[in-house]
Amino acid sequence: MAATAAQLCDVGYLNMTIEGVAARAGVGKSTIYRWWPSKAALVVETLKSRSMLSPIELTGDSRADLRAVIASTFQIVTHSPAGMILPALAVDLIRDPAAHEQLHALLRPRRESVLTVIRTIAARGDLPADVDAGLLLDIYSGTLLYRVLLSGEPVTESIIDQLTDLLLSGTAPHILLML
Amino acid sequence: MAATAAQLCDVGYLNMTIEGVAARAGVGKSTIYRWWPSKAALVVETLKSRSMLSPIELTGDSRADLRAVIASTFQIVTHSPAGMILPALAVDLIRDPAAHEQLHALLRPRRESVLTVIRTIAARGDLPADVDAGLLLDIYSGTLLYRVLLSGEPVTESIIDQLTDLLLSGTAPHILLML
Amino acid sequence: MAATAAQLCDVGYLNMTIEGVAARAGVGKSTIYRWWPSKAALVVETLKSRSMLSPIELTGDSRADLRAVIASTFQIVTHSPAGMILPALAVDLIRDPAAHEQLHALLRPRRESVLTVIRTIAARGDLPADVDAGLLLDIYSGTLLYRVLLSGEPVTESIIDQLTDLLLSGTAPHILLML
Amino acid sequence: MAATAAQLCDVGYLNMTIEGVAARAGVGKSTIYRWWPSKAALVVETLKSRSMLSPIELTGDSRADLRAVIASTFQIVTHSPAGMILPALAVDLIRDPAAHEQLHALLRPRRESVLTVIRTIAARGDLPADVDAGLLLDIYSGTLLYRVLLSGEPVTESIIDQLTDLLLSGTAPHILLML
DNA sequence: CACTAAACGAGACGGTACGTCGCGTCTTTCT
DNA sequence: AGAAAGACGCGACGTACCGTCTCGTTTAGTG
Repeated sequence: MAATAAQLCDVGYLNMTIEGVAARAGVGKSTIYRWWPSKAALVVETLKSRSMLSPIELTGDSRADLRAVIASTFQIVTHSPAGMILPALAVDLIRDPAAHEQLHALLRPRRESVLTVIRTIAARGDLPADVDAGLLLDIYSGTLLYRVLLSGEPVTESIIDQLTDLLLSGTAPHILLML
Repeated sequence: MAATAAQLCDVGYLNMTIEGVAARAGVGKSTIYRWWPSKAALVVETLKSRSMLSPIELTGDSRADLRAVIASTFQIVTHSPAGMILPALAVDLIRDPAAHEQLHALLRPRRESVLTVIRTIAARGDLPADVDAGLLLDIYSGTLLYRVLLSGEPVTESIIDQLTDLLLSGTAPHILLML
Repeated sequence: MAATAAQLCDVGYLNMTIEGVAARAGVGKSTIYRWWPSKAALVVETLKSRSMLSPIELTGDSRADLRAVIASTFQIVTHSPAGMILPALAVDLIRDPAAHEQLHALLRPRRESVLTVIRTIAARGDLPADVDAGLLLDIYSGTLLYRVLLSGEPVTESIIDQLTDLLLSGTAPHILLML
Repeated sequence: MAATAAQLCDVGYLNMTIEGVAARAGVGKSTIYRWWPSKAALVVETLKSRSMLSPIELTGDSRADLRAVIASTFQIVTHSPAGMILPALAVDLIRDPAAHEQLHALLRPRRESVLTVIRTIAARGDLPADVDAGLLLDIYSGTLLYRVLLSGEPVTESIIDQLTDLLLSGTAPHILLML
């Protein structure tokens, strides 16, 4: 069931249809409504089940570790369905704080594990001890999201290094010359 | 006409209805369809007409100038209808590159004027001469957007200063103690 | 449902509206479209349900019997809603032989019972044994229909007797002096 | 102009559209509305202009003359566009006596010339002197119309002779054996 | 000959109804 | 009993024409 919901996410969140999911699952609509109050709840639960839980492995090289985290988010935003589904979902839920909270809960595990990585890097002394890990996460994630949605700039992998530099070395974003 | 479309944006982009707009404008549906091919096009044009064109005034104090720019985006994202409409629109258009480009065109004037501010600051020597102004813009805008949509963190004004510090001084985001 | 369709036939077939029927029935439009593919089909079925099934009672007096049949058609054509609806329907269906056939099927029971009356009269010897009952029916029905639709002549009850005479006695239609 | 209206009658009266006529004539809609108050009026006038005015030539053979008249109506009803347009028009106008009258006026010339034929036949003594020519006309016309619209019987040329016999000889309609 | 006024083409306008789609609820049917 | 199937009331979709209404632009006719 949740499986077919995910399947349907290949038509995009906005074009996804509860009737479509039901048909694809060989199931009555009422069965879906019995379990989930809304399309958003169904999608949230579906995403929760097949979460992006590749645990992050630390190498000891702080730059490499942070870069890996950012690169992973880059991949999700630019190349995975979730990169399009999550913002759509968030936008759909803006007016419903309760559902919005559920969405955050869904993202929390991933968020926590990234925060841990950042704090580990800070503990190594490669970031300030009092680093605001949450903000740091928001910065690179938000930048990537904004590039895709609204900036109009092409989104290339070079941004991964630019963000890594900015966050790790405090380097303002220089123009990066492509080779 | 465009006026009433904007009016209807107080029910939100997703709940906005072309029939609703037509009714509110005292106009036939066909009149709307004659001029705009889709809801998205109507909204883009509406936003274009009543654009947020408060020109940015430079003070000579680079920190104050950059902070003002960021604060202005903060206001839009958190307190203006456009803060909710633009992401919804972007999400709606993800699958249509042509329309997406129109959206970027809509945002370009504002973007350009901010880029000019950043380059001015760089010219003053308060940012590196080869600063990537576009990326810098994406960073603070994206961070603010992400906070509202997906982060789950409360969004307070303190983030304005944190972002200003990060971008201007290259300071990694420290935890900011509220007073 | 069919009831309200019939009700709406008091605005006439051409002015009847599926939305109007739906509203009057307190029903969604889709419910109507789920059951009938078109306005014509809906009307045909409605007419079928509330058919003019007053069985014809024979008196033994052939002239009286035939006159009663013609008079009944006269009533329908001149004073019942069906008199206006049926031609409108037939005209609407001219281009669709399948639907046209359905219309004939609707009329068939009435037609058959009239044919039986005519054959009974023939069996009594009051009409030729090899009378073409179908043609006879078409003659008086068609004449009445034509009078109402296209002739421009006033349609009075005197025509009933004229047709009866013509068909029964083989009398060419004389001018009938009104008393 | 009237020409193109007639042209459009090859999509049928019901599917004919004033916008379509205007487009086909290379003319603005307003020009049409300037001259005709309604679709029906336009069609009436169009038909009037290209009327079926083949004058009826008498041969002296009453049977042949009457048969020719009936056969001509048979042709119109079964094989000419007018055969479908006129009933549609009449049905459309049922609720508007004034327009209905215009329709009768349109048909009057043809009607009159047929009435003359009938009266001539009567004058020859081949029909009763006090024959109701109008009714006679209505009978054969109506029968033909009814056959096409509502009877469900196949419409063959044999009916021409049957009607001729009935009206001329007072013969009740016998079953006609096809050879 | 120039001027004016009508009729013109074009097509936007406020509407109405169309037939389709998907919603979220409710009922029936079968296992 | 619980799920599949799917009908239901609803309401927005995007389309097609309606009949009305400006708009310039011909195109005569008249002064």
